[in-house]
Amino acid sequence: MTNKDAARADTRIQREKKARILDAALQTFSAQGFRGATLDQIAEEAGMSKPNVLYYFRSKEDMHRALLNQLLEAWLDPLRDINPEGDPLQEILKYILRKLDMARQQPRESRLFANEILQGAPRINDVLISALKTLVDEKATVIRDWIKAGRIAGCDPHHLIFSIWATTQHYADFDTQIIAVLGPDDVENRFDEAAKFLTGFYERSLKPVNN
Amino acid sequence: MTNKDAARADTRIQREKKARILDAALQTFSAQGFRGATLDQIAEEAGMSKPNVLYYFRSKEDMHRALLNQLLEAWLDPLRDINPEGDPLQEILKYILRKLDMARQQPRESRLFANEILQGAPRINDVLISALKTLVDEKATVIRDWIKAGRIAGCDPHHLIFSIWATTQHYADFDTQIIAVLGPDDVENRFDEAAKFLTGFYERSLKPVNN
DNA sequence: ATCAGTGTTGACCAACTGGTCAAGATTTAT
DNA sequence: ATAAATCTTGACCAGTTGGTCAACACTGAT
Repeated sequence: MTNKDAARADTRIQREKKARILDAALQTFSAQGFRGATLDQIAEEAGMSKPNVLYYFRSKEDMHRALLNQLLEAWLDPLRDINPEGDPLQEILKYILRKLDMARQQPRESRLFANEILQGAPRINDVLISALKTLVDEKATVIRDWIKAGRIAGCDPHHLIFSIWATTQHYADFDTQIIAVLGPDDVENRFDEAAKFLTGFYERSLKPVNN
Repeated sequence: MTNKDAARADTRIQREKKARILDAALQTFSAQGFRGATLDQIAEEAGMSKPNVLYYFRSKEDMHRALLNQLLEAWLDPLRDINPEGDPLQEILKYILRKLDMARQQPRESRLFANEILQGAPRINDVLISALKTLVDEKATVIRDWIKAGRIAGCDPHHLIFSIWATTQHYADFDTQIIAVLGPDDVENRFDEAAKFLTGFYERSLKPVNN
């Protein structure tokens, strides 16, 4: 008996094709921006015809929305996992390294997000001011408590989080510049070097003064 | 007697109109990206007709090139001004605050640059691997010498510079997100708070260990 | 085997886009 | 005043783009 509800489960072909299209769309959007990407490019990248792409996603908008929704989940996870009961410095360093790892493993997602924010976040601003703000405020409180308890050095928790976003995502979003500046000799290790640098840097800066 | 050379100086009207067009183009490119911006938008923003815009700049490409050239100059200046003879910590903090001030005063320029790098720097990659790399390497050597002399804490100079770029430009490029997360109460002071945070942060992290 | 549902695409369309052009309006030097 | 040079724009064009559609091909449950 087939599922007759409105939200019928995807068939095998639907799952495979949708995944292939989203991957192609991610590739294209992250490299060209929403407006810069064309359906022809996405179809080409996905290895199918343009009408076929539009059979699975009603519009270019739809693909973009799907990608952003999918992305936002994964994006907030590491922050969500900061454990108020854990060791402050370890929790923050773990968060940094996890964000850096995402920049290494998922640079396309990072660039997609960067593109969206750069354009003024027209499609996700409501998520930013609701879900993201709530989560950040919650973690900022945790950090503020750690500071009050003298377990890490004092600083504005919000701006601490911003600095972590900035320094980690930078390695995905500005990769072209980093490759250009480091030159062929130092390029390969760049993420390991970044991990080393950021670890030492945040360690020194967050170590409580009276310790 | 009028200048009959090939490179005739611009008339008053030419200077004014070119400036107005470049300002409109900066506004549009930084908000929409190169491909997302249209000549109609730029013309509208500049308050003139599209053919009139194209009378002063041969093509959309031309405007973009002009903006990037103009930008790259100002972009490298603060780094260039780091003084090897100055106090290490003061020089670095001065650099940070100057970059942060540029993010505050010239967010459009920062976003234009970010857009270009995000797309893989197709139009300025050669500048990055030549002029920028040379300058960064030179300043990295200065910083390395400071470290060797025990005047600041040890860390990879290149990644230190990357972190400064990241943390400062973040306040321009990701302003939408920052506004969303901070909420109405803390938005107004965000750049002052950022300055305070970054100063304290880099001070603690760069202070030599044995001092 | 069959056939209803699902998947696929070439051909097409209207809107948009970067850019041209000829014809007029304005400025400038004399 | 006037004519050369500069400036301005409506009308236009060819190429691109997101999206549609009718016709055809495939799949899988019976």
